[in-house]
Amino acid sequence: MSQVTIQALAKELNLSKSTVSKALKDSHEISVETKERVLRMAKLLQYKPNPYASSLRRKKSNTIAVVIPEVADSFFSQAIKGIEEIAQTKGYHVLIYLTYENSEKEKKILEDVQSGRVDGVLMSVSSETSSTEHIDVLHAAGLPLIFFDRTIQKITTDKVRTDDYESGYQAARHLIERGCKHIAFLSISSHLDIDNNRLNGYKAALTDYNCAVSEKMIVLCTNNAAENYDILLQLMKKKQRPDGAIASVEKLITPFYLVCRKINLSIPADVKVIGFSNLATAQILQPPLTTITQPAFEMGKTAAAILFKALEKRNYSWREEDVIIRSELIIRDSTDMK
Amino acid sequence: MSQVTIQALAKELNLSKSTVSKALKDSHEISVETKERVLRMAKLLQYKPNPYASSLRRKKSNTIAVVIPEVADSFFSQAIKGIEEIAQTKGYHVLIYLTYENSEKEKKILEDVQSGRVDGVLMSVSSETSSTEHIDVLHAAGLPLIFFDRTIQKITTDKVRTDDYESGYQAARHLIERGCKHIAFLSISSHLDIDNNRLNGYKAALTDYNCAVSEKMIVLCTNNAAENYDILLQLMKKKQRPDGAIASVEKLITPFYLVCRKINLSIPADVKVIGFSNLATAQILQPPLTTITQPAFEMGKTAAAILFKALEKRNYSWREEDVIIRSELIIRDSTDMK
DNA sequence: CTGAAAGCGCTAACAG
DNA sequence: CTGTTAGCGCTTTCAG
Repeated sequence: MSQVTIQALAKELNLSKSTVSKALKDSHEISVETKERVLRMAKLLQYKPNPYASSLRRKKSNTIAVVIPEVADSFFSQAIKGIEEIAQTKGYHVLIYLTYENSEKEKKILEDVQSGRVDGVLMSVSSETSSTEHIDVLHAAGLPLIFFDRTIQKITTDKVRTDDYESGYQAARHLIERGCKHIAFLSISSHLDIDNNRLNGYKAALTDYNCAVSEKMIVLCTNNAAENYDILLQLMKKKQRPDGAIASVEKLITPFYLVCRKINLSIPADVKVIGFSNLATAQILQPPLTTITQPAFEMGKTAAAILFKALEKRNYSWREEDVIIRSELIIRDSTDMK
Repeated sequence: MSQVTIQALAKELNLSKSTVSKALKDSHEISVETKERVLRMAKLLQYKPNPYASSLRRKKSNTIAVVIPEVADSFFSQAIKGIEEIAQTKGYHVLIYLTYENSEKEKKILEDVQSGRVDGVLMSVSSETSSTEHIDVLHAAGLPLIFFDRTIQKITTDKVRTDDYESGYQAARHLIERGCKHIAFLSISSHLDIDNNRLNGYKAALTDYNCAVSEKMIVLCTNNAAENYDILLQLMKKKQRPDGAIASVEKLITPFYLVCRKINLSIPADVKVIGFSNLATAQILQPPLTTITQPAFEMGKTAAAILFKALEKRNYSWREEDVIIRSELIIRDSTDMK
């Protein structure tokens, strides 16, 4: 707790605290020598302005909230890095909130955040979130809110996302070109636009290339690792098992590989697979994984940049930007011909 | 920004703000029916107490800082999860600061954090940090500080770490038992106690099992991915190349695998490798990686728990705890015989 | 049981 | 160029 207040500093200098305050802010209405005196003394006494007193007065916290489903995922880790990096240069502080894919938690967090604790919010919605009213409320409160990655289309806000539809299309087309006939789409949520967009891209590619779209090939997974393993095991043990698969989310990759190993399916000979993933280890997997790699770091950075731009403006109005940063298909052995 | 203040709420209820304040805190000196009225109206008006006004008055922020070198690493991701989870249950807020392994940044962050912004700090020191004075200062300021994972032995603080010496010993012994004669130790820092402890464990095992300890086998890597690749490539191209390796840090694993592939060294036939790592993908690598797996989530949780316990006490005194949570050797194919 | 008043540390009019 | 004053929204004595 900082003991030395601006009052103490002023007293030491025989100045008023307002003069000291202005001097510390390098105000033009203070003489150069006074500024120097103040700065020197501030350093000497190790004066640290109390941020909350300042926030209270200025009605500005210089803090943002990052609300995400989880952190043990390389996408969000990299996104956080992008956000934190730019926040640091702008002198902002970053509060992290995890929703654990739970809509109730998300709601609570968003309520709390309206207290004035933060100047703005960066968010990637939880997979369980279907209703949007808790977001509308925050929105109505006038708090700048930027969605990144997992956006909600129908809410009017700035968004930073990737080309999910095209990526889904590209992934499916790649598998078709590599000879797959029955391509499974492994999804994590039927609510998330991001998943639906990828799914729609996948369906469009199948249709364009005269492959039947079968509901049986669209597999909804959960947030539970053990359950996912079972779901994938059931899928791959079927007679009519897929010969290609698209994992729409990173955490399905490990169970998918394990299931294939368990039942002696060879990747890519028996089944080819593409993962939406930012894993550094994709290239050293057995076999190396073909990925749709998202620009996670850039997305975090861009979302933060848009937020800070908004915060610097006087009257912020919604939905100024809908930025799309392209993902990249990186072909590796998991989709090799035979 | 919350528009409805406690004043407005009081006016609406024809009560004084002090009564309302007490009622909201469920004070015993307020009648039950008044409490109910207040609570109902608070809900109706969507009253959100301004946290900074409260913090200013109470000199307590209900916020902690987590200061770590990076986040795109599965150890820290999981640790954050552990921290956040318990913070959420305790009603605390979590500020994230990344040092990028840079001692200067770390210093700046710790200075800022003394402003009263947080009630305590959880920290894992940067690999560049050798001097400790910036930590002493924070320490002297009386701000509770808990180290986790990357601790500094000589600083008196609560610590949560893993059994690094034993892990290093165990890793080396395992490689010796699997027939390795020339075991490299891939380190990231010569300052970090954590690295030195692992290194010392490694050395002790070599000595105990009559293997020569050679300085040439102790390889100092950097924080730059490209550089690390080159360093490892040079190492493995030598005539006297190692037939076993211990990666003391997760990020060296991918370059190590890539180098081996590049120069056609087979893992484990030509060289066996163990990684200190929490990677979910360890089991599906080519080949599956033998790991020393740290209890990252538990370490984060424990560190946070100790901090909160400290915050609840009146007069906190240092170095009450030095908790060691054991890591686990998980044997996989990368250290197979032949 | 309720209210009046003071003040946390800072900033921003407004005077001088 | 410097100082006085008021107040951000809340909590906490201390009276009533």
